Amino acid sequence: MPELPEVETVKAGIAPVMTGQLIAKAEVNRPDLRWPFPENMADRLTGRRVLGLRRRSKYILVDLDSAETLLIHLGMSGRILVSGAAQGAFYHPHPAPAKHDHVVLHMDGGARITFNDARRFGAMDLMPTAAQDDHWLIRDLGPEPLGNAFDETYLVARLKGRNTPIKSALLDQRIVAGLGNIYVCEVLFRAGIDPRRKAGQIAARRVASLVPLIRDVLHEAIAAGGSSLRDYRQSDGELGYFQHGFQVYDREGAPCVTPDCARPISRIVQSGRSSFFCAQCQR
DNA sequence: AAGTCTTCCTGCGAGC
DNA sequence: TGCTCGCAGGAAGACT
Repeated sequence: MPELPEVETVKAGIAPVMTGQLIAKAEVNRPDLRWPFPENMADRLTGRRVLGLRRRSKYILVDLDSAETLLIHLGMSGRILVSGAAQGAFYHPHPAPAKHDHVVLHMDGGARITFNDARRFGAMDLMPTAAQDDHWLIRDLGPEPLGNAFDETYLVARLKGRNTPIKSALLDQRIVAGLGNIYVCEVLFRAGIDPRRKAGQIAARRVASLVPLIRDVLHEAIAAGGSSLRDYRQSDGELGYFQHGFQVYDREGAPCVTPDCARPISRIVQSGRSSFFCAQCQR
């Protein structure tokens, strides 16, 4: 899926065309994505005004004037495209309906918000805005990596005694919410930590060094508009650029970027996910 | 309890 | 050109 930077980019793209606007019609073209849609979802969206949009972890939260919040998760292949509205200097006309356009929100100003998800690992749900923290997909999430609650003290304490590889620990959304496979690989390279190291056996000062590096990588990726791989696009259809900044992700066999290293980047599988790293620079 | 594996889907590129 | 295979940004739930 789009990870935190991609979700943030999508949210930023759709917020200007949704905030304050009425959803004139919600077109729901199938009964489910990963899970069934909430009961009467189309009716509960139609006629509602959008109060604002937020992001929590990899979820986009759309607050409605019905005291309900629409939760959107992009899964691995979910895209949200805006059409019929100006975005920056560009106007994007409505495209022809495409395969896997599962939900289309027709805004009263003429804009359309189209949710397309080939693999259907994404999700949508509605919940009372006041009880959003209790939602089963939200309640167990760890702190936001760009927020104040995520700091060196927290991470050191949270990883203490953990027997799982640091790679798996950073992918655990209960520990820190929003990181995915790409950015964890990049962060561990920057930190010089081998992804196979047991989380609880890394010196505290090295664990602490991860915190600013995580923030740096995410900020850089957000500034670049996210990373475009396979399915992901920004909401205006443009590509993000951070993939050009990958130092290890998807670079198996290519030379390490560290000056005077040039060792081929390794790929291993950890808990079913590819880990890319430099066996020379990461210990 | 904690850690790991399997599974949900479709699409695409590599290799033959 | 057309097949089969492996792999893909997530993460819940079933295992061990």
